[in-house]
Amino acid sequence: MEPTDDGLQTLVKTMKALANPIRLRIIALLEREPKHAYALAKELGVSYPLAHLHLKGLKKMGLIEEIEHEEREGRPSVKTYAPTDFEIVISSKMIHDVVLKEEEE
Amino acid sequence: MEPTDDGLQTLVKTMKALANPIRLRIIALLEREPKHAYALAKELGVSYPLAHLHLKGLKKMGLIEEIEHEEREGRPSVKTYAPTDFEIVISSKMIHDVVLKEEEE
DNA sequence: TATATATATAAGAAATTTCTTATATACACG
DNA sequence: CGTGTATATAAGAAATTTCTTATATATATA
Repeated sequence: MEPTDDGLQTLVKTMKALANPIRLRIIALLEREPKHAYALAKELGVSYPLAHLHLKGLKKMGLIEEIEHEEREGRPSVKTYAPTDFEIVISSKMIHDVVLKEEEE
Repeated sequence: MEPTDDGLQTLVKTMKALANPIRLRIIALLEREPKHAYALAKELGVSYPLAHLHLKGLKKMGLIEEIEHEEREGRPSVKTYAPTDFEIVISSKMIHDVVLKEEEE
């Protein structure tokens, strides 16, 4: 009953998630130091809703995640993001395996 | 005088070139066996102009190339394509290096 | 209480990408 | 000479992605 999560679709979605300069800059900044959406938007020089949109897209594909942060008393509950520990190795062989494996079922 | 080919832009373009199911299927099929545009279009079940368009995009980013083929007398001069020997390793560390290295110049 | 920080989302505009259709050329085969 | 193979490209339509603006909520601070 799973929504036929084939490798081709997932790979395309992952590539799409990464095919944007703002998204790459988000990952780069979070790699330097985890931070929350509002601070990120200011650093990037983009509106908060746009930053939020891109963060949602990255999170959906598992490229970033919300991490625990020091819940200091009194302070508002902010969501701190950090990149996940992904490593995607793309080669024609890998694409071949991902794309054509399915047809053998 | 080069058109400021920064790493961020190149990485985005490469991701965009790969963020499409037809392009991934093209690479997969060419990995199995190099072939020309017309044959590829038929195998993929798409129009020739569309296949040609995607081939152009992949070639532009150096993901596929025209290879030598047996120039048999009398036969028309066809262009045979094959994937190049690329290997792209994407991690948050790599993105950080590519995106934030430029700012230190 | 106004301003700054912080989150979330929807609606629509703007920009880009993807795809179709049409056009043009050329060779080989029946 | 029409059909199939083969290439190339342009124009415009269709679809998708990206971005802005607006709305709503909540806390802290000056």
